[in-house]
Amino acid sequence: MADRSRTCVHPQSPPKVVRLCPANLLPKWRKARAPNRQPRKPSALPAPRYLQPMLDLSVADVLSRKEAVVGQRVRLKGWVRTRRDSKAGISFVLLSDGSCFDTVQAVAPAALPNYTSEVLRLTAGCAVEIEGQAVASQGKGQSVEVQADVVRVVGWVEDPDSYPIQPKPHSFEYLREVAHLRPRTNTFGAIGRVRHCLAMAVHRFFHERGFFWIHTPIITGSDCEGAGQMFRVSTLDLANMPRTPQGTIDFSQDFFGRETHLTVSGQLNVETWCMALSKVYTFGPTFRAENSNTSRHLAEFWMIEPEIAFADLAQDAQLAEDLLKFMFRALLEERADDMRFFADRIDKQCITRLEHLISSPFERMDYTDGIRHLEAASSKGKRFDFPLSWGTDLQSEHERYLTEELVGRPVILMNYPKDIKAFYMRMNEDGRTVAAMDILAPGIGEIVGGSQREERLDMLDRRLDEMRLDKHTYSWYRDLRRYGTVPHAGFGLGFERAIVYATGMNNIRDVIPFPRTPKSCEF
RNA sequence: UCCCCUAUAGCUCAAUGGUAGAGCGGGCGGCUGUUAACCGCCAGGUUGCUGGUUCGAGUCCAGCUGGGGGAGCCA
Repeated sequence: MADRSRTCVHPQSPPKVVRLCPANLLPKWRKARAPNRQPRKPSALPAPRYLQPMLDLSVADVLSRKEAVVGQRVRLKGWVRTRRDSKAGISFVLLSDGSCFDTVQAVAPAALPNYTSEVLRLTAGCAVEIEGQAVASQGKGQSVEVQADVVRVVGWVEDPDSYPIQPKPHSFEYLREVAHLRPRTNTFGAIGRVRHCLAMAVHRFFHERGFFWIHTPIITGSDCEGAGQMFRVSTLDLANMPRTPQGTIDFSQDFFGRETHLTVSGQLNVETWCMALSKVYTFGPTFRAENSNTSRHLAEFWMIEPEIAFADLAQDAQLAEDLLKFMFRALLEERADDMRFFADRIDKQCITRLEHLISSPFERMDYTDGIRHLEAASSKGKRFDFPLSWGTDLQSEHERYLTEELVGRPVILMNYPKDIKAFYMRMNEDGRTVAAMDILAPGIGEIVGGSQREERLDMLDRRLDEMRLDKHTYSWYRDLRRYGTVPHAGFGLGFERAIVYATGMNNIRDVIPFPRTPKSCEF
């Protein structure tokens, strides 16, 4: 015994280093001590020094290592989800610390000194530390529970009646209005862990394949990165703007001495590093000031943009397919608990959809063939609101037909007409299409957009002229074609759209911690 | 930005132009190794904002603001 009392267990140590103690010890000293205890303020409850080492564990630790934990004294810290009382003299407290989807049930006996004064007043959201013995549960619904001998209230909920997160289903629209508290719900806890899992999978995928993560700038000096409105970055006094003699705003007096914006894409910058490190990617926030009010758009979102040298469109498409499969495989393996929840409560198909995606090759289809399929469907009676013709961009209804009805899973659409795509995309032999690809996903639409880049300076210049873009603005981009140019390709993957696809959540504002959308930036 | 819908208790929703209701959550009590527990009682409201029609507006009309669905832009 004395030996054990000196066994100091570091909070982060794995439980296997701790020796087991006979389970029948616990009730004895608990009964012996409880009657003599005077009720105290909870936060002042001392940590009892028992004969057994204390394990500081997360809920995930307890639930994932049941056998190793049963019989141990443990200390858990977290927030109360629910409390149920039994007049048999015990209360059941469900504790969550966010380390996994499930909660641990703590059984608090009436003999606790602060039972009536505090335990019976616990409500959803209270922060507590619970110490006790992990035991095999007598009840249904959990295999391990904690027989608490200390319940210490760390933080009360000041007005349980109006606490915004009640133990009941809430609408996502409502939870968006309390975005600072919604991580405490089942759904958003799961979203947070899924986000992390997928982000780590992205980095692992590229790292294992010899890619380098390039930190492309957030602030950009070129306002021509791509289509779309940009957010201005300025330290000028809005109420008193400096003017040039011509009357325009004098950006030479601004912080950077020129007009600057938040980036809408890291692509042009990462291409420069691709031309030296061969395989690179960016993964960071991007900003679009478009007035887009849909369930698929955010003003601030995260994008993954790989760029590969000595590569063509086919290799680019294969990379995108491999990345998506890697991410979703990791998700199913590492966050089975959260995905089970999404399948139960959000989207019954989400797990089988991912399993199907992982196990079958993506459909590849030329834009021209896509148009043919759509025309064939139309002639068979399929109704489209918008007309079809080669050379126009596909409407949402067209994309939806291809990916949802015709193919039933993601489809890679390739080789688009040049006039509907960006200047940097490589001209094909036919002179009328470019080596572009979009991956369309059911329920999402475009999840990936990419292309082989135009590496031939004369062709690039011709495109710049056609689109009436200023060559000076792109001088450094053109330099890449002057000095050791090589064929290269890349794509952009919308991180939140990937999460929407994986979880079946139907609004992109609910898969990012703090959504920024037009007229909405409260938190 | 355009079209359609919508705003009532802490939350989810009821209420023919005529006294503001329920369920859940909260408080109190009962019962129970409970599992979205169950039973009883109690508290809880400037019906989003501004104006209008009417004897009378939660309800009808106009404007504004927020939210949702769809479209465009895109990832």
